[in-house]
Amino acid sequence: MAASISDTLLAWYDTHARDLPWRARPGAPPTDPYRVWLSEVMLQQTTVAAVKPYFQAFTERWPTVRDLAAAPEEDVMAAWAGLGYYSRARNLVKASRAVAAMGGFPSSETELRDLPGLGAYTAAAVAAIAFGKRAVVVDANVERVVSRLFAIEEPLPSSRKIIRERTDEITPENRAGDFAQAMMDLGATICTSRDPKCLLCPLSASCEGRKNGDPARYPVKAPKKAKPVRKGQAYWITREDHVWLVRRVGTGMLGGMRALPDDGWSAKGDGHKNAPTAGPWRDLGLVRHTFTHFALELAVCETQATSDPLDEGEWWPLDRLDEAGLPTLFAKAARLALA
DNA sequence: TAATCGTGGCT
DNA sequence: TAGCCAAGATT
Repeated sequence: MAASISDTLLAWYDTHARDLPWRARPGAPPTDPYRVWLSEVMLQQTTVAAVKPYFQAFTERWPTVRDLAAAPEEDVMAAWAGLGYYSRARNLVKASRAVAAMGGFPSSETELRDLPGLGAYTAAAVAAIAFGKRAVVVDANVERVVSRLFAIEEPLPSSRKIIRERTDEITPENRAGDFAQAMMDLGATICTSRDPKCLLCPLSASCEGRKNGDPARYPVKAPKKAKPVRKGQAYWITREDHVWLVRRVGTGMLGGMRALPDDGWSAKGDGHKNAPTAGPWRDLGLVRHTFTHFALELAVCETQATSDPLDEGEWWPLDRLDEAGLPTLFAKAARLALA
């Protein structure tokens, strides 16, 4: 009988696993759940290259989940600045405090799933990788690999159910964590979105997509919606080598992050609010920034203030602006102002 | 179910 | 270069 898909893939993983900072060697004892959890949250919709320096900085500054739980939320938000999807940072703080209160991470998938910021993927990944549990781990890599392996014609996202069933069928009882990481490594290095390296693939012999002749057309995807372009204004208000920064409220766009005052632009429409101080204003130029679901043209203007603006905020020293934790949009605006 | 929520790298 | 894409979660 031919070796199973999982046996073949695990054998490949034993010699081809990527060496990543948050990962134990194949077959080695499971690594610290804190590091697994932290890396998995950082890696949500985010590339390995982007995560590495943040993972390094976080684990150096907060070596354990208790250290992170004791940190002021604003410190964590500022440390997350630039990585995107800031609800992850807010949930990271909440989850770390819940875990610290429990005395450590729960080991079951269902209990992990109850922590803020852990959805189906992350709960399964932590249970499998950190605790050695059998769990069905489905991320975008697995979706692509499985769609090709079984030549699934149903388009994403409606194909998720069948993809999950197929993944369940090929997930082994033992080494489910290594299997998950092997699938992700395969997707990241061999079974890539464009130009898959089928000649190097350990699973090519059993790949229905390859037998069909065009594996790259999987996974089939539903067409995407067009992105609207919104216009907004940001205000660079200085006074004696300081700039006026605000903190964005709530759970919406860039929620909880430090920012320049703006005119209330959003995904729904252009900005409309009045400037936070009287002018005179001088135009500094335009910042173009594309979010997931819309593009923004942010005009930046400056003035020198003689008193505090109306909005709540703080005077931030210009020579420590890199410590303010501005999201990339406003970091671009600041760069324009300081150019 | 579908919309919301960032950013940087790649082609 | 303009679009595509990445270890998704939440509502």
